[in-house]
Amino acid sequence: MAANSQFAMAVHILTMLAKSGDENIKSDYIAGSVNTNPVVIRRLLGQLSSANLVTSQTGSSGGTRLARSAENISLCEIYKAVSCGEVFGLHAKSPNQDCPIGRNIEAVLCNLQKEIDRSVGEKLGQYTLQTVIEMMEGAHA
Amino acid sequence: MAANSQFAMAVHILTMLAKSGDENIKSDYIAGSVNTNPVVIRRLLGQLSSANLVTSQTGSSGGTRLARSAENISLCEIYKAVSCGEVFGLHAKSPNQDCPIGRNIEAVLCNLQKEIDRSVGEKLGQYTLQTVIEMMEGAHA
DNA sequence: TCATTTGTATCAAATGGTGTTACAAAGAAG
DNA sequence: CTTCTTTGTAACACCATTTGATACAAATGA
Repeated sequence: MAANSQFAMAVHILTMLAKSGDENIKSDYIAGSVNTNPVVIRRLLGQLSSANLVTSQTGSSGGTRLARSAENISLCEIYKAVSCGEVFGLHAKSPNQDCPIGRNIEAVLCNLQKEIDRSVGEKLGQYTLQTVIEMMEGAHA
Repeated sequence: MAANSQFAMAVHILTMLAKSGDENIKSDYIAGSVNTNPVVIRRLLGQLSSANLVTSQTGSSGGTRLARSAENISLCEIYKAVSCGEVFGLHAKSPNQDCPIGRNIEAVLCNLQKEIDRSVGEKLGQYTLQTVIEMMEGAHA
């Protein structure tokens, strides 16, 4: 599994937007901080926009800003907006249905997967974007 | 992230071994139930053996069996044995250190990552291989 | 009208999981 | 001691996914 860094980049992006208030921030500028290509940023912003976390405008004074205050954006929402989803994957190929274990293990693992994912969502839901900003500043900027 | 199915396969394998008691089970046989190549199974068994969850023997009556009873193998141990590890990845390329956010976001995300991973481990630790077997049989075999 | 910026399509490179063949080493059985 | 069986690994190809990059149409403001 290629270590997918979309959640990390999304939090980074949203933190920048939160600290910029009502200003429109350009993907080029964000890309400079995240240290990647502006298109990578715009792709992520597209997902965050679909999740109603940001709003964007085209044009000369365009850019992106938060759609809500940082206190009202939970890390769980960010996670769901960009992921990816599951903590662990199920069988790639369906197991042998002639084997009693092969026939029944999938359902058990599927339920377990749902429970773990739900638990991760709950844990992430305990934090907001504002929490992240406070943690950053607490650690001394 | 390519849905990595190693944990699912590992649980499948260990469930088979648990149901086989003190018998040596061959990778060929397991592969038939998981519906994959024996080498894929042996690779996973290698990881499970390093984690002291199974023991293997070469030779004509060789194979693999559990190193402990199913009650004493937690899903957390299995997860750690085969993974993969993190629920979400950190930045692929280090962010721009000249930016106050780029300079500080990594540490915050790293701590958050550790906490989420710990929480997943805790949740998985509530289950044992025996629990999985009971869930399978409870759902009617 | 023109410059700027987003939104997307498209492509290349790198990475990682999976499946496969091949074979050395260990061990049992005769 | 020889032979057969099985594990443990190396090596390779294939495929999917992530990341980075170029290109360009559409929207927007000056």
